Amino acid sequence: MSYRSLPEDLSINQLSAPIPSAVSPQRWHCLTAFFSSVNLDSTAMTQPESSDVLGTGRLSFTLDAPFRSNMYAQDTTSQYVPAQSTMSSTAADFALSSLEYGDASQLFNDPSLQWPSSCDLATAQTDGSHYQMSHQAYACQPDVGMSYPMHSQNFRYEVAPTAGYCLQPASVNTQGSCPRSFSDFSFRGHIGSVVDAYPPSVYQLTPQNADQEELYSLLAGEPPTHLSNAYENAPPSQMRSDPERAMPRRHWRPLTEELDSNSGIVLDTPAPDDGTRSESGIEEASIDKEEPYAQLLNRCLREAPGHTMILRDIYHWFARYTDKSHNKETKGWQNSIRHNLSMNAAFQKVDSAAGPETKKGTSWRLTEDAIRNGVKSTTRYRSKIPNKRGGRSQHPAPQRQASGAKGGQAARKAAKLRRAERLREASGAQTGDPYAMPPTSAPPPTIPEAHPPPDAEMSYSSNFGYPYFVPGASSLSPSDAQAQLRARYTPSSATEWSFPATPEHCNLVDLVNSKRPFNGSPFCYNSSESGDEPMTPASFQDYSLDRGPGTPFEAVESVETDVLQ
DNA sequence: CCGGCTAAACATA
DNA sequence: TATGTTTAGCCGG
Ligand SMILES: [Mg+2]
Repeated sequence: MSYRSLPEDLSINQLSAPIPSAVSPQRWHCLTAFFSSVNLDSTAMTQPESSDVLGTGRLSFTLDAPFRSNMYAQDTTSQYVPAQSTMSSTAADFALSSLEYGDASQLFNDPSLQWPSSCDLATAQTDGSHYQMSHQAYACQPDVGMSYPMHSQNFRYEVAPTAGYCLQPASVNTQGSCPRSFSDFSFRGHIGSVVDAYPPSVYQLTPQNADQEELYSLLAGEPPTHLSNAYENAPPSQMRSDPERAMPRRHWRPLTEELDSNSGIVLDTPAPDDGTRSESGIEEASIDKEEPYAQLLNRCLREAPGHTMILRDIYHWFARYTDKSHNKETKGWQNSIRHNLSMNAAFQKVDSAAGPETKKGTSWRLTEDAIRNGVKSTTRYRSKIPNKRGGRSQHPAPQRQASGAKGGQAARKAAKLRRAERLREASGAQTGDPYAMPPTSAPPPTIPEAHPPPDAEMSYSSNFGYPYFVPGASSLSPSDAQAQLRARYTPSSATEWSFPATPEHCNLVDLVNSKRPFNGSPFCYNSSESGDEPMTPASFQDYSLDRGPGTPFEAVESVETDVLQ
């Protein structure tokens, strides 16, 4: 937690940190740095293409929410080998000045633009000691229904036992559609200390699942908040991305509970988060009830281009932004997702032939009514046949009883969390509506299935390129966006600038939803449009009715480790 | 009764 | 096998 903070008026041309002796040798290490502004002179070496926003000129990134950079390296026998770097921020926080080419103001005010990316140094350019790599950003405008990649290739990484970690500007970048040289580079920011870490692969999805998975892994973000040294045998359950990082405003759970509880050593955290900054008011916002499947699906599809997603992407979204998939061993949560998609009228299947989407398989889309009025409870579509519910059949199949008991337990747990959250909100202030849609916490730039494969990206993406820029596509005026940002995140005083400790503070905005304000609760109870009333096929009575109900199956109450004590 | 969750049976491609 | 559809069960309010 020892962070050296730089005065706001001090500019340096690199961020570096020594390798402390405290870190474990022969292990993976991570350095986290934040920077709040970047200034450089860019000189285009060729004529920029129309898609190249950045040509020749002074480039100034001024971030209200600092850019986070994580660099992973491994201490091998005698030398450090940098392996990966991740960056994250919200490009809506960028402010540019003096660019020669393109309409940068619109570009960087794209509210959907996010910059959580990682890159592998194995493929980075290197001269033996310096590694230069490319970070990608993804912007996705739901109204356009398209995602486009952008690249930043301006950083060089060096790590050596003597020199420590160093992040510095690259003097030249020959990749991309417009080679450029850079000069007069300066950072302003903070740098952490080198700490032990899991290998970066831990924070990615399993590599054997290529394409789509790979894209999602690019969104894997920050270093762990708590780590143990026993990472070599990290269970597969640790291979998923962490909801706390992914959906920071909604979940507040330890990252690796199992490891933390089992194996002793908890390392210093890259983020100076000791819960002492409670007065920031941000922490309350970072806790959220865990919503039912239907609401999460609503949220998921709502932010997707065309409010449409394929099942696999929905799975990914849930795995990344919810904790419904906490039992990773089973596929029960996927079953539940399919169940809700199928049974809830708010979600409709759209065949690939009809839509312009053309991608693989069928997609799921939010109903227009659902877009406007929210979704109804899935259980509302249950069979209304009396006696179907209510009474237990006399000889419930043991399987049924078991699943029922388990379902009941899970429901109880979820309800408990929701209730707790409701109380927390009530004590705070405002919103009597427990189902009120949060003003949006910038989730996930949901990667549309239309997203091109990595190979294809290179063909049309460029450094700060913007292949499919549609002027005025955003109904939110950039000035408004900036105004909101500045108003919300007024930088504190120069020297005592408290920088974000957790990634959620980098993802501060969600202008996507403010564009399309959602009024009312996610569930629409007022209802009885009656159009989407359930049409469950009548089923036959299979159990005899003349006897009393059987005894309920006692819940086994096996593993009930409640973390949230 | 209702909202919520899970498992499973079936059906389909 | 992956995806959909439907039913049945338990839990809490
Ligand atoms: Mg449906």
